[in-house]
Amino acid sequence: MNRAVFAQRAAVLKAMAHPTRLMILDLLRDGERCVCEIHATVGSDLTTVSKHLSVLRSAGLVRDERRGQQVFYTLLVPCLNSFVECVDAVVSRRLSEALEARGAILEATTR
Amino acid sequence: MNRAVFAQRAAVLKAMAHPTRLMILDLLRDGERCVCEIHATVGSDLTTVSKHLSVLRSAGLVRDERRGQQVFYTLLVPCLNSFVECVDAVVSRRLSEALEARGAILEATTR
DNA sequence: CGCACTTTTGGTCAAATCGCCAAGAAAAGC
DNA sequence: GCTTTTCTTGGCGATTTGACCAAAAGTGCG
Repeated sequence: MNRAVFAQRAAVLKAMAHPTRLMILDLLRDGERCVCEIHATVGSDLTTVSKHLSVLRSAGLVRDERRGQQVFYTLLVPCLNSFVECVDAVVSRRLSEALEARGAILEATTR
Repeated sequence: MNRAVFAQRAAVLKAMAHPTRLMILDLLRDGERCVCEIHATVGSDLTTVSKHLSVLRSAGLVRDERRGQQVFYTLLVPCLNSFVECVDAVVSRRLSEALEARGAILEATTR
């Protein structure tokens, strides 16, 4: 197992590891969107959105295409759905554990 | 779609987005390992490995269990394989594109 | 060309991350 | 109790990231 392989995987994951960028990827699942639409949806500053898109593009997760004044972004990750499912499995388990722990604390304190 | 959901997913991805941590997760696919084994495999400083493990644990990706002097870590992500496949698809496409681009440059310069 | 519109880039600064060192904590053996 | 082994934590400097502002770049229109 080469060390460079892990570095490359990490680079892709790092590009995804931001709430706004995940939101953008999720939005693009329904088809291409221009920057203005993405900006309107996610709500962040336009220049911030542009930089996030640049990160996603450098990572090879999206593609950009200029048409007139607008630039349209397209998702390049067909397996995003199963990906998110897997992450959500971790999230939900972590949440349920936290609830259990809080329940245990509650139980202990009210005893 | 709630903004908090994306933040939670991002937290998990962020925990994975490091070469060494990906290497650890990969190692744990074959079953639990004590810190000393992980340390020996990945090669980083022991305290660094310990902190990486702490990150993975906080994210809910692994579980730790003390047995005697040693602490064993176990993978908690059954879907890691498909996950990595998806990431590798992005990586390999990005690589092939880079090679194509380099080829085009070579072609142009040797013409 | 001048102007409006859309998007990107450069710069700055606070916050987070990373890797190492020193020190602490937990278990086992003498 | 003391030492050794195994692992974690605190702290420090160096690097990176993220968000905003100002400015620039690319496009279409009169």
